[in-house]
Amino acid sequence: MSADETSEGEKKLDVIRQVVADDVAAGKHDGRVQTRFPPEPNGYLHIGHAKSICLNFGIAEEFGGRCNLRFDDTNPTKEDVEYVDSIQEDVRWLGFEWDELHFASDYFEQLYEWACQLIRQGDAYVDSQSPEEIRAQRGTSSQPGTNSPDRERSVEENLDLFAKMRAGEFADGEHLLRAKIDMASKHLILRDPPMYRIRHAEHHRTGSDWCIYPMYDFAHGQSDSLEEVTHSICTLEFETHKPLYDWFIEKLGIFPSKQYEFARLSLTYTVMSKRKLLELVEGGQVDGWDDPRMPTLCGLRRRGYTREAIRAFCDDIGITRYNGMTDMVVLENALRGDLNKRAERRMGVLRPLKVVITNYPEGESEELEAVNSPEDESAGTRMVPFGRELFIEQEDFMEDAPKKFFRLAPGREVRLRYAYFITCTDVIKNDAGEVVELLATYDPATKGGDAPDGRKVKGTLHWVSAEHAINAEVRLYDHLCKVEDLSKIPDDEDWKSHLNENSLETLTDCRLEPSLADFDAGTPVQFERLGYFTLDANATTAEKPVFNRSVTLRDAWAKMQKR
RNA sequence: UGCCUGGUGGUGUAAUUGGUAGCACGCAUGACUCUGAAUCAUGUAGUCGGGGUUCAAGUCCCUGCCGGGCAACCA
Repeated sequence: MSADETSEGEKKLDVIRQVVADDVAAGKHDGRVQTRFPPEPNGYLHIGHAKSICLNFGIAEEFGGRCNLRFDDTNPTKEDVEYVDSIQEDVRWLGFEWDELHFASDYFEQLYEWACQLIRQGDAYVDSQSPEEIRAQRGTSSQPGTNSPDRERSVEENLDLFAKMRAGEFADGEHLLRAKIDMASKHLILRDPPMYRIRHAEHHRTGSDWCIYPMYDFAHGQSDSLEEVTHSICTLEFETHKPLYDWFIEKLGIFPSKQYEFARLSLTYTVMSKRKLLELVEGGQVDGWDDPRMPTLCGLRRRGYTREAIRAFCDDIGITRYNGMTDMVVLENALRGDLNKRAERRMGVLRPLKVVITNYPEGESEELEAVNSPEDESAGTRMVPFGRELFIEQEDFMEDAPKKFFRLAPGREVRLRYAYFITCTDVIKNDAGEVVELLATYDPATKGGDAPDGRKVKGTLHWVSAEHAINAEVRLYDHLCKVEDLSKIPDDEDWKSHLNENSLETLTDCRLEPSLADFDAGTPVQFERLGYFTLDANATTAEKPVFNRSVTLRDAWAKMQKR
């Protein structure tokens, strides 16, 4: 039973779903539920958007409603088709399909007419002051603003000016259409907020059709209303916009969409703001939006995250109005949970250490049977080649091993998984005193991994046959940032100085069992004892496969060592 | 010093709307184990403070404290 279920298995309702359920029960909008996911196409979607996607599409599903995908494309200077394409791909990848696809830019004509309506009603006016003058008149949180000298322009003059703004007769910034509300309002947002600005810029969809563009506040709620969105769900920082959201809808007399807010996702050790992510991409600190260290959906996908894991994670963290910080391990555990059930097991050695089995006949080899998944018998078994020369993991050997070290050490016996028990007899070092090779003997009677005499070993190691192994590159990842909470970094400090310079470790001399040679990108695999991996289709070449480690396995030994 | 909003174990959350503070993750211990994984069992720790109403307060009232957001011609 999960935390958000009752003993009857019924879903507990979060703050937003509770409102929806109440509205449906009360017969509001005849019980109709319409939501929307409204990204601005100015960047790639990240795990925080996944939370919103799961919420909006999830609610529609659960309440028999509909959910649209709408691009909030009202700022042409920041937006691009590259982003609208990737956003659609990512939403679909998560497993959701929108009922209708819309663009705020499709509403530009309607929005323009509505702006004219407000002018005619005396609820909007053209301000011809400079941005600086307007800012100076806004007042502060404790002091009221002052009225613009243009505030009492006649309807005719406003209409004329606004038409000329549209017609392109003015330069950027020369005029501004503002809502006429109250310069003394306690809600700063209501101090005659801007509705339309002049921007002679090429829009990725409308081209040069427009040189005036509506502001968020005069586009978002109106778009919601046009789509008859019943529940307009957004994050908490839009809370202060709600009075304005309602004001426009009321003045226009259009469909009464309502806004509800929830807390955005913050994850430890990473960045979530599109601005900062863009900075990393442009600054070359990462390989692109889909760098496996990025919290973007494409990055997580390339890292090996599954949609199931991401959706389970979103389910897990819940929806509240509390701005918390979610530990990255919650995300990682969601992945482990999903992959443990589905990923087949293979053996691969990341940092090879050669072992020669001195009593194994030279020039010979054999095949041993290994199970593909302990969690799923139907996954069957495969044959793994074994020979006289093997590779094991460097960290699985210790010359002066403490008692708690269950792995290989001089004189100690361990099991090679699915193969034989071996005992280390000699250690070969180079001039620098580093261990470069191990000599060992094997017990033929333990073939398959069990001793007929019932003798036990504490450790079981993964291994590959030197002769048969394939070479591979493996990339290991760590947190993007060294600090847990990036928002705690003072503004005068460069947040990028807190980036983890060791977030990527590339291992170029890894040896994998031969069955990994033609592995599908997108199919998760567990390298036993090391973690879950996925083939990186972008980086893999004909000569050399490249695997990304998605996440490590839980590691009690590593924890013990830390103490 | 304005407005909006929030505060439940370390973290994320739940509490039938006033009635036994529960779940998950983490952590610890143990069982099992051919992955120091998985699984299972046990344990760990919490209602921001102070008043008040009440038979009964995480929940209602007052007050204090702390946090987040808002003063872009961004979204």
